[in-house]
Amino acid sequence: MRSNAKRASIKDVAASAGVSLGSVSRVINMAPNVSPVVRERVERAMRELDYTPDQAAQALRSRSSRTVGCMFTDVANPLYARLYQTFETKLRKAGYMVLLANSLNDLQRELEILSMFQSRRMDGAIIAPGHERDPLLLQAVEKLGLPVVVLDRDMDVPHDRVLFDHPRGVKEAVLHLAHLQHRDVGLLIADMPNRPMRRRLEGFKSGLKAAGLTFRPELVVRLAASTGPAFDEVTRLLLSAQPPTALVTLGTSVLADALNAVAALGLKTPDDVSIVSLGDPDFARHHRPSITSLAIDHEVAAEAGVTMLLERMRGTAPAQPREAIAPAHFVARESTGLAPGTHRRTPKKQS
Amino acid sequence: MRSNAKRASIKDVAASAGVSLGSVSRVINMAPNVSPVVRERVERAMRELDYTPDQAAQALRSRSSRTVGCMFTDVANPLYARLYQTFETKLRKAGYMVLLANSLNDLQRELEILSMFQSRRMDGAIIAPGHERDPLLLQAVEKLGLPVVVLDRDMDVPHDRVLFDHPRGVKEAVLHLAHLQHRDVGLLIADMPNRPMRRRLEGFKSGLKAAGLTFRPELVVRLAASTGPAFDEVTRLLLSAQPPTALVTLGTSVLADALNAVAALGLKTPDDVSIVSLGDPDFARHHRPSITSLAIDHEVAAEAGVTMLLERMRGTAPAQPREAIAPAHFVARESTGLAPGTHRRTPKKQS
DNA sequence: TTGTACGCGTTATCAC
DNA sequence: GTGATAACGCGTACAA
Repeated sequence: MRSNAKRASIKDVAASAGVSLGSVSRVINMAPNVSPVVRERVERAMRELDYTPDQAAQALRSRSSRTVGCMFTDVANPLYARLYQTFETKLRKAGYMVLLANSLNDLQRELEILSMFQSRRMDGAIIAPGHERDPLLLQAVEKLGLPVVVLDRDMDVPHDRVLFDHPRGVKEAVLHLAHLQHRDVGLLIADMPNRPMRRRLEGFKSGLKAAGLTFRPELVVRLAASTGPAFDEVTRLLLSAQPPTALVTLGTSVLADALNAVAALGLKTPDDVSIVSLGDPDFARHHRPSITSLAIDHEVAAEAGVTMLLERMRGTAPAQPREAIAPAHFVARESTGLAPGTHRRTPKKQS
Repeated sequence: MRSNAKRASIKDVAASAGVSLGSVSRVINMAPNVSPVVRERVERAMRELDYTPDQAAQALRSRSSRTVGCMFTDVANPLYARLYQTFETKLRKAGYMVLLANSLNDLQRELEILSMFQSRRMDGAIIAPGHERDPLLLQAVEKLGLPVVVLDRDMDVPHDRVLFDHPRGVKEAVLHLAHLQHRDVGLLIADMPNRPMRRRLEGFKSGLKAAGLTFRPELVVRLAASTGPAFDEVTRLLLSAQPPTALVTLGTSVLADALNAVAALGLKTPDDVSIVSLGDPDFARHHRPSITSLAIDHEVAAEAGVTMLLERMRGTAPAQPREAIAPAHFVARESTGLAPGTHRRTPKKQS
């Protein structure tokens, strides 16, 4: 139902309160130099007319929309949904609203979104583009002309960034497995040229190295999509000549596929195959067995991102781009155990 | 990095192209009456100056922000994340951006958000407030003064709505269980006075009735939160004097708790306890056993919602509020089976 | 302390 | 077809 009467403007309020436009404006913007009596009358008039300042006019005049743009590839990703929620809550407290755009990993769409951010006079943006290496995207981000925080992307642009500590996290996971005597560890990631995947692989390799294990490329599976089917791939991996005794895998649906594939082969977790999840989906805690996982600290990530963005928007940040690292917390649960065979052996104590 | 040079305005474009403001505006808005030569010159000037129309000015002048506001209680709810994604994609095609606000089920916040939608000249809104029964909220929604689509809420406001077919869905689930000879069915929902919970209970009762079973109030557990811990409640239920042989439960984390509780008691699904999930989380398909679920058709829901909103925004909708029903698809999987004991009995064929 | 007037970047209504 | 010009609603110097 549309309101029948036209919206009240600042002019109406002024008339109704018997003061000038300027005074009303001063009340709205909480200017110090306004007498209590005028303020009172204006506030009453605003209430009576149910007045709300027109944001478009304010934005035009003050060149600020009090809005932050958020570009993710996909909010359906639980981690990003959580992050968004925290972003929005914190930014709201600071008086901003948030525009959320899902790029669905489509380059054209990402460019459009960035252009929208610009024409809509966003005061700032938080972005995690899919095409972090594309020249067009990089150029668009570079000349965005507004405060930006980049989320877990390796982009050579002069903006603040929040990086998730995949390398250290995955390394820790691999060391955990090595400690449990696993020597052949598989990795299931997505075949996408983005930071999360690159850094996970990096951490994987460095973990192996630190444990004195050799990297076997054939144990790395690169899935077409991070939510894509993985059942066949995992099955193939487990049926290969020298199969892994442990898997480090993307969370949620890939994890589910992996568990399923393991079970379908009549194998048990962790007795036959240990499993570590990258990301800590809801069911990891409750699954039987519960799933050992690596969880990005989204509270820290969101806090750091918003803080940097607010400082930058207020102009209280140093010119130099800054960088924050959000830790990945490794949570050992029941899905990881001693490598098969090793529990029969007596642990070597010396030499 | 902030852009050093000021943004080009329509004035600059006009000057650079050697035409008047009006002509540029006509090109931008694709008015029919503009000569090819002028159009060409304007377009070149726009490209050269990297001109983008100022959305704030457009909004002020045309009284339309080309933006739709979305208010959910929580995007971290996978169903709503999915819905949002579809909303955004479809609305983008129609030239709108979307503002997403999580109310976190906080009344004050919901009121603020609605007020924001108003002052920001949203062209429309899609809302699923937590406080659907609160007079203040209802009043705020009623006098919102813009096209609104209400999502799965029973609110007496003159707006279009999309309702999820919980009653029929849950009824079907109960009938499915009754067909499997279950006579004592438990229900785990949240203790919130909102449509989803009310309608689920309604469907539950009507399912029992249709199956000729008696409703046992003590088998209905109302959890404090829809993501809240349910382990103890489920345990208590299963240890009661006349325990249910089947559970209909909220999805995701409550479902996980339920599975966990069942397993912790040494019971098996579906042999000892059958389970139906309300909502179809990622892991339902892959869990062992896979989980019988009830899934709202989010494609249908989103499509209906956006279509109604667009029509309403374009003014091509009838004055009368409309209503669309999004079906709930029941998917029988492995977590539901014959009630314990019944498989030994020979099914009665006559009389 | 308060009022006035101008301009922010557009769109729309006129004449031409 | 094209070019002036008046709004749109508000912030802000500046004058009072």
